[in-house]
Amino acid sequence: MDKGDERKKQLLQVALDVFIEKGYYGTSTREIARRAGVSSGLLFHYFSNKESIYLELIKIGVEEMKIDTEIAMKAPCEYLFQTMNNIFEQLESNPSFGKMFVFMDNVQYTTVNDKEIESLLKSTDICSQWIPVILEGQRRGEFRAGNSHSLCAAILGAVQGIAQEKVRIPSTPLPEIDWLMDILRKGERK
Amino acid sequence: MDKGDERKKQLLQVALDVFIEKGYYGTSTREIARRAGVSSGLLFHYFSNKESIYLELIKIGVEEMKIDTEIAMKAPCEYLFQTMNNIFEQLESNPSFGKMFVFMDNVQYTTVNDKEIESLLKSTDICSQWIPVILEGQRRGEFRAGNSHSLCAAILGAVQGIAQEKVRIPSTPLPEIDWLMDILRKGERK
DNA sequence: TATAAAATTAAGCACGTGCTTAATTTGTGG
DNA sequence: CCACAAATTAAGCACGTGCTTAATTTTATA
Repeated sequence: MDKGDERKKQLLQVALDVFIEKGYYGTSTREIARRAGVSSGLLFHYFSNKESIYLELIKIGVEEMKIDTEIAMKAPCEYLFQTMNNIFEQLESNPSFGKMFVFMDNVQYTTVNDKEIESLLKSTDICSQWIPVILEGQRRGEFRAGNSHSLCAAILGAVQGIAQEKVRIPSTPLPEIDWLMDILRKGERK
Repeated sequence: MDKGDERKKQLLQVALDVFIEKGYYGTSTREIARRAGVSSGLLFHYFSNKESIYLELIKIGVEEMKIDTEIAMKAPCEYLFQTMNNIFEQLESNPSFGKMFVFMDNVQYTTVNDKEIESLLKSTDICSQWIPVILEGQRRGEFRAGNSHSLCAAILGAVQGIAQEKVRIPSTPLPEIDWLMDILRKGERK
């Protein structure tokens, strides 16, 4: 990898940190540059403007959060289990994954006046990705009945809450996934 | 109530909206003033600076989120049930409660360089308020065992997730509380 | 080693910000 | 109706911001 790509990657990493810490508006391009140990001019050599930095991070995040609906619909409960398992494993082993995870949640609730960002946000809305899967799971009787929308919000909220704690205090132990899955299952406990 | 108090209350209401929408740094005092239909000079007549507006909102929020630990410790499971019930009722009937609820969550994850705000944030940390209650509940066997910290994060995260959806899309129906409580209970299902 | 390209910096412009200040309007009791 | 206080505004200062531009350093290659 050439020097330019490496620098760009580093700048994105630093930007992610600052965005999480201070939000979009609270983050100044000067601070990103300062923390990365470069001039702010260099930052604008690699990115055309502040929004485009944000946008690139969101794109990376969208890619990481995307679920395979086709597979998911075939075995909703199993897929959710696998996904949670995967998220928790990454939270434990890869700190920058946790940061991205929290970032993507914050992003959902921040207004940035940019058409492209706005439309990306819609495609990122994890909740609306999962709702059809939950619905299918309910139809099959794998999940307990009830409003799928708020059911979904509760599940994702729980995962988010856990991730946020993990990012704030990395030593926080993660809960048993079986426990989390029990929340959702219709079936009896052993 | 005299005219001044009413204006101040109105300004706080507007400020809450903008803070939720754009975060602390993204919010300009000019915008708060503009949305309230007054000059920015007036805003600074009622509040000494931007931080103090934020601070007053946090203080109101802290008061609303505070739990009565003494009572809670006497009947952890029952108290959690009552609290959730109360939160859900308010989410349904009082839109500004939902806003405040979401605001208080956002606040936790935003860095504002102010000693007073920082210490208030610690006292607001809903998670650390609930942990001893959860622990006591586990000791009594009312709640299922496991790490109380992440258990707590999951519960509060779920409630947050639901509240956020409710604020974003007010028509979202709320889930059954019994269902949420089932997540936590150690006991058997009927 | 000479030269073109890539990486990087320093300086600065236009603008929006938080906040102040002095002046003006509005409201109220005697 | 007047005087005084409270409510409100308009103008503006100092500063941090996003971003540009021209110049300089570093790197790679022939």
